[in-house]
Amino acid sequence: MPRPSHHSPSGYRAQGISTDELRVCAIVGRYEQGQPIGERHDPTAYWYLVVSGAARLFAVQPDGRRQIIDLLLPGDFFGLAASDGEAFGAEAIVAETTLLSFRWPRLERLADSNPQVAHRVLEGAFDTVARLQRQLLVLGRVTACEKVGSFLLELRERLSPQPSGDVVLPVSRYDIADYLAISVETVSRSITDLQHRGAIRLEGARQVKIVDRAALDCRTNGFRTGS
Amino acid sequence: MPRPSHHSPSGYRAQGISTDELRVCAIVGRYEQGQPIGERHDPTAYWYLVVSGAARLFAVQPDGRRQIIDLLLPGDFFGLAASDGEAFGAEAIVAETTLLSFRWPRLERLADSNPQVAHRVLEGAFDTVARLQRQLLVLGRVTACEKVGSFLLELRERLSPQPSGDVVLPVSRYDIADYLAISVETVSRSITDLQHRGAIRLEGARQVKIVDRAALDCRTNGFRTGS
DNA sequence: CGTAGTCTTGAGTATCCTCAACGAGGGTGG
DNA sequence: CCACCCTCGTTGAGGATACTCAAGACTACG
Repeated sequence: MPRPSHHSPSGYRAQGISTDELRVCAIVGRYEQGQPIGERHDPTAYWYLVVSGAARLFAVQPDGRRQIIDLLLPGDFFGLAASDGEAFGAEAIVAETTLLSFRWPRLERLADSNPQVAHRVLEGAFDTVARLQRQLLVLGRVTACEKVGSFLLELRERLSPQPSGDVVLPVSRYDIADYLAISVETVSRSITDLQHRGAIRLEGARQVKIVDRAALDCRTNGFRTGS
Repeated sequence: MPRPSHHSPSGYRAQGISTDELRVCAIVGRYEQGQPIGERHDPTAYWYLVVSGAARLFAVQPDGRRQIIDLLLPGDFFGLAASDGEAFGAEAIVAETTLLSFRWPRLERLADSNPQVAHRVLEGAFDTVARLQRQLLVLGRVTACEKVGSFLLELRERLSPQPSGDVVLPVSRYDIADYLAISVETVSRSITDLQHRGAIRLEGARQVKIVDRAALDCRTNGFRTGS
C-alpha cells in the first residue's frame, strides 16, 4: 500500500547525524556540472542524499520555461517525483557533486526492520517539507528585492552551520531567477540595489558579503533604489 | 473562542484510505469556521489528519501580511512546524471541520512497532511534499490569471476523486489571494477575465463550473481582458 | 433593517518583464 | 599567443501587469 511513487522527498540537517545505517544500501555517485541525475525510465526508483556540491530539482513547463522546485545542498535528501504530467528532472549544479543513491525498495525494507533507518528517512521527508514551506514564504514576498534578500539569507543558513557574513553562491543568476520566479535581469538589478543600500557587498559575482542582515529582510522597509 | 470538542475516535476514515491502525492513538476534533488549531504552548506536539471540511496553514509576517502556506483538504496530513522565527498557525476554514489529532510521541512509538503505521506516516509526509511542490509550480506561473486557473484545476482534482466540471470553493477570495501571493482585487479580476474568456462560469461566488480546461492552463495564451 | 464581511469594479501608479546591447571571463583552435 | 565563441553578468529603455486606494453591490446574520 505505501507506494514510493508520486513523491519527492529530500532532507536537511544530515550534518552530524549518523548515516551509517543507511550506507548499507547506498551507492556513491559523482556528477559533473550540468549532468542529469536519475534513471530516465523509472525516476522514482531512487532516493538521493547530497554529500557535497549542489543540485537543482526542476520542472519544465509546456511553454519551455524552466522552474527550479528545490535547491539541494549537502545534507539534503531528494527524489524525482513524476507529479502530474509535469516533467521533473534533476541536475548537478557544481562540478564534483557527490550523491548517495538508494534503491527505494531496498531502503524501504531496511526501514521496516530498522527503526533507526525509518527515523532517518522520515526526518529527511520532514526536512524537505520545512524547506519547501520556507521557499513558499520566499516566493510570497512582495518585491523582487525581498525575494533575493531572503534567498541570500536562506542560502547562508543552509550552507554554513554557524552563519558567517560571507556567502558563496553555488548557482548562476539564471538559476536564482528560475528559483525565485523572476527574470534574470531583475535578479541582477536587485543585487545591485541591495549593494547600493549597503545591505550586501559583492566580492566577485558569486561571492557575497552580508553587511546588514536587517536590511536584507526588507519586509521592514518597502523602498526601492532611491538612487 | 470555542474550544474544539474532543471525543474518542469513532468510525472515521480518510478518503477511502485505511487509517485503521492509526485510530488507536487518534483523537477526533471538531472545529468551527475560523477556529484555531493546535496547542499554543507546543505546536509541534501533534500531527493532524483532515477528515472533512478544510483548513489553512499560514504564517504571519512581521509586517502583518498573512500568507497561506498550505491548504488542507480531506485526506491531508499536516503539522505545525515552528520554522525559524516564523509564527505558524492553522485554522479551520469551513464550519464543521473534522480533524484527527495524533500525539507525536505516541504516533512515533506506534510507527516503530508497526510498519503499516510507519508507511502511512511516511506516505503522508510524501504527499505533503508533492502538494507543496505543486504549489511552488503554481506560484511560479507568470500571470495572475494563470495562477488562479491553476488553483482552480488543482482544487478540482483534490476535491473530487474523479474530477467533474463543478468546483465549490471552500475558501474566500482573501484566502485565495494569500495562498497565491496576489492581491484580492487581482483574484477577482482574474476570475472575471477567465469567465469572459469562456474558461469558467460562475454559478455563485463560491461555485465555479470549469468549461474549458485548456483555457485555464493559460500558459498558452498570454492575453488579458481585451474588454 | 442595519451592520459587517465579502465580492467586484475603477483609476492611477509602480514594479517587473521584454527586448536590446555591452563587458568580462573561460575554453578552444588556428 | 591571440582570435574567436560561448556563457555569464550587468545596465538601459519602453511597455505591460499587478498593486494601492477608493467606492459601490451583494450576502449573511443578528
